[in-house]
Amino acid sequence: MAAQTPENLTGILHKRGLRHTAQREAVWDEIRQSQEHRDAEDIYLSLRTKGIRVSRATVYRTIDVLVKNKLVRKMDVGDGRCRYEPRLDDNHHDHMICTETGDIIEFFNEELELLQEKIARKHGYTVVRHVHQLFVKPIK
Amino acid sequence: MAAQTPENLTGILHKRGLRHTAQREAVWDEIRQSQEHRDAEDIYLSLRTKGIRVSRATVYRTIDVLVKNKLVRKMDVGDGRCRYEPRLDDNHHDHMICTETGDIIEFFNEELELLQEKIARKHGYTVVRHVHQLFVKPIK
DNA sequence: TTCCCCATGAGACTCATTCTCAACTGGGAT
DNA sequence: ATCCCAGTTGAGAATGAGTCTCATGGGGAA
Repeated sequence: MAAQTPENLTGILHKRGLRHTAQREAVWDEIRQSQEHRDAEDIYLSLRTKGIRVSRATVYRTIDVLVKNKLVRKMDVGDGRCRYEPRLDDNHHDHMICTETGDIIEFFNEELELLQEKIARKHGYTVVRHVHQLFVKPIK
Repeated sequence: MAAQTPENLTGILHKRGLRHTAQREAVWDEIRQSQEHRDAEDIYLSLRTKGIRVSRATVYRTIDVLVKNKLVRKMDVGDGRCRYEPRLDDNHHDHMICTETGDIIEFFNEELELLQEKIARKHGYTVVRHVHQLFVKPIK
């Protein structure tokens, strides 16, 4: 799949019968420009700091739209705040969270993916989605 | 490791300089007797229904103690409520959650465990703990 | 340009979990 | 057995991420 461009946002919104608004564009731009794994409050404050008038509710609502349309990936780290990252090239990966620094490292392993499906099938299921997080610490 | 017996609770509490109270015993009994993956409110209500006087706060506080001492495993399913299960024989496993029925199936795969450590090491880390949940649906 | 809805903002609300603090009580010391 | 006090508890307030309400605003098709 090609990289998501601004046109994609407009196109996707249109396809879904949703309106293209300045706020939606701003939220998507904000998430897209930073490759970090950020929480909603962080995104909201960053927009406000830049002088963009947008409400917290709209940030949450827009993120929902983006997640539902696969422009953004939502991840629950288990600390009470979900993080979001752009799905620029839609390449699936999981995360490794450093317990000492909080750093989030992405990883992908084909063998792991196949193994999960194999395990699910053994129980009569097929994997719809999965959450896989490794909480790690540096060696030495 | 041997199965956790009531004596273990008393012993662990003592070792940690914590008091053995009727409430802690009751919460641990409640979790231990049901092999389900239950949330705090469920455990609280079950105790109250049985006529045991215990507060919600104490249920949460006791679960914390049990989790910290590895008598109970805490799992965040991502729906806003954490689930708890007894670690009777301390055999590690992950979970498969059926997206249609909400059923939670336990699974363990040695290969998967090794693969995770291998991946972490490739990045200069070692796995401290991990969260691995497969959201699945029945085949056909 | 008009007009119909969808979208937005501000703040109230939800709900799981944590915190506060006065009253209570294990359990070691005496 | 009794004392004594630091650890515990209960009740309810507080927290905080995320959701909902509803009056107002503004895309965009015709």
